[in-house]
Amino acid sequence: MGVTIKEVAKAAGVAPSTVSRVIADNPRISPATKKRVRKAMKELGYHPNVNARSLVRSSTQAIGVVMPSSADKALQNPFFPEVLRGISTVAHDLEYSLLLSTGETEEEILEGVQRMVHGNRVDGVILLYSRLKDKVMEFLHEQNFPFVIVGKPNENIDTISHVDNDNIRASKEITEHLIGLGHHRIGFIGGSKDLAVTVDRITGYEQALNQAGLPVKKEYRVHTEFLKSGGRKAVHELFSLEEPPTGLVISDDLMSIGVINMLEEFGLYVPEDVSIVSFNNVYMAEVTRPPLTTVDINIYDLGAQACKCLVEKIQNKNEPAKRIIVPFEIKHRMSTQQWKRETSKRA
Amino acid sequence: MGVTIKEVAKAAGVAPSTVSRVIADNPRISPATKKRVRKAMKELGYHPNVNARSLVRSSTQAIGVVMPSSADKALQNPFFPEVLRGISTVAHDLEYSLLLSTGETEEEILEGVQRMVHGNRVDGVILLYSRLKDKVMEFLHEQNFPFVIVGKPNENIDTISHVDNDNIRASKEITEHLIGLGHHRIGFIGGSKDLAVTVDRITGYEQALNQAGLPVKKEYRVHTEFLKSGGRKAVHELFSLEEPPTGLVISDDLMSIGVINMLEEFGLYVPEDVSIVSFNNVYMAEVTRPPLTTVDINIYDLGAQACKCLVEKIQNKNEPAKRIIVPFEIKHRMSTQQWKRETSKRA
DNA sequence: CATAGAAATGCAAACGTTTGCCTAATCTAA
DNA sequence: TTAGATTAGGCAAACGTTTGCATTTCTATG
Repeated sequence: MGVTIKEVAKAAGVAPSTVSRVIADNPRISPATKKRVRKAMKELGYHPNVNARSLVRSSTQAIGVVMPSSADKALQNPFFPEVLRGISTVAHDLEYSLLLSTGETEEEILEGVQRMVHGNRVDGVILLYSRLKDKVMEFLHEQNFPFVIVGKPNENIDTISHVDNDNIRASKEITEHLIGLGHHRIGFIGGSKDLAVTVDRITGYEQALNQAGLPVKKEYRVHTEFLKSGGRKAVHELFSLEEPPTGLVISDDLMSIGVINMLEEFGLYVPEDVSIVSFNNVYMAEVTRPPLTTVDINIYDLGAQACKCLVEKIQNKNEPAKRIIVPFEIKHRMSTQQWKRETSKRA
Repeated sequence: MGVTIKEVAKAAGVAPSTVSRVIADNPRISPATKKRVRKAMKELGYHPNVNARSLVRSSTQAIGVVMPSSADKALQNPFFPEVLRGISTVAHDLEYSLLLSTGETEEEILEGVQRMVHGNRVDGVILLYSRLKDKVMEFLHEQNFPFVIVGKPNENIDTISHVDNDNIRASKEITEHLIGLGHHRIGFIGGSKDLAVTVDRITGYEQALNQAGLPVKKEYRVHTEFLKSGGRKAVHELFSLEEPPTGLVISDDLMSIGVINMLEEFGLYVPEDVSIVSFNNVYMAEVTRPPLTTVDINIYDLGAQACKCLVEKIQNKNEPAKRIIVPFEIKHRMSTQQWKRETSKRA
């Protein structure tokens, strides 16, 4: 159906190979010929067939992006569009296409990735999550297929390229912020402990506590999937303690929003009754009531760096595994305040 | 690098063509041979090369998904992951891959789509937005390339397949809900008038007003991009009117959240002072304070139907253009209440 | 003027499939 | 028994590129 290289060749009075070299801007072709061929291409409306090219080069110009299970509400976290934006921008610059892969179950996701990899559909893969004992990661690793993780691999950390924040330090600093405001009873609410990001943030949180000589209480730590009911229950328990926390480190802005609402149900207000800080600086964080003090992890850069790193790996098989740390920045807004033992302003 | 069909053929003692036919489960091959070939495939770890296949079949098994400009914060609307989930599910079932395309600018997006189409990367395209005079749509249409729009095309409505809600009716019904609660001064807040969805929802809103004999006031209608400052200004103006609205129809749940917060800044509470209803039933709508009364437009189905429809079109070039209307459902929650002329409970 | 290089271009194989057509073997029915 | 039909499978061309190597055409040098 489309115009082929042969037709262009005929029209320009050259051999197909010459046309091919013109496309590649090969210096062995004289400027005059190039001009002539380019003209013919334009006139005929020629566009190279990527499949043919992929076949002989055995490289598509595409990279696969693997999202977590689409059944997971987490997918609706603005984190994903934002990281995708980062990936997409550099992919576009480097003339790579993006193949998306999701599935309802882990099995489906694996299938999708295998189709991508075995079918030669992509040259490399970006993993947008990192779970403990993840089949997809194992598959990619043992196939020795180029891939990079956004986040932190739970194993083989030195041989798997990944781009991440220094979550330990970020968590430590944001916790210290709370401590600096006079809070002594600080809780932590986070997602699944299977996620590397969760454990790092716990680590930082505990480091800050320890360093300030504050006790690390197990009952101050809550892991919830942020399913509505589960979250409510957890928050309820937390604030039914004899000495409930006055500050909360929360692993995700969206969770914060949920927590704020639950607290309000219990008659507790942010920041008057409890100060909260969280992570990601999702765009909503600025718009909530109150606006959230949160650590901006530079989601866009996470994506951009991952893509750049992957392409380097693709183009040079010997590129060593890298660990790229993108800087974070604490955004101070209205969800925290100095701790003074007094009753709620609104209550 | 990979195992090829020839190696499998040799191993099974048949011709490559036979292997190919086994893959296609062609009835001309005897069960015995099939078994033998399949065994060889498994043993050698054979996976067909999609590029080679695409080349001869001149059909990839891939569909392109075009998102709106990634610069647009709208991309962070949970609408997109959800519609993607719908698409992805049926794509997976039908063994299609998803090629994603975004860009910062409209120009970039168009480029991406052209690369997809001209390079034979995809068999069809799903457009996740529909803007007036959209270049991408025009391109696809004049190329006569299979595509479907999620939403409603502004032109050529009878020749472009699309899947949409009956937004007029939905908007009418939700407005009637407000009217039924005794509200007489009802405003409308929506996005760009270039979007088909916005004009439909306005239409329904005005129909309800007219039918109830209520005046349609121009100053009750606000179009805002929901950029923080712009939105604030608009809301401020709306409620500085001599007779400010007591009810609001808002075109998107996320906007509602913004509006609620702005109102609160002005000392107005939802639903005590003003009732609001909106659209989409994004998962956050249930978690906000108050939970939103909103029309559930079945985003998942929108995506699923679009994908199904596209594949039908791909597999049968003569398939006529379709218009698929997915049903909506009003979710009654806490953001509205009976209108009684009294002051805010909280104020 | 002959000729060695260099520069520019062409030839043809290769990439891994699919598929129209052909052939050999087997079967069916008269 | 045999002609014709049916079945099972093979052959080779085709899809649209890229690329190593061969060939032609210059240019400049001795």
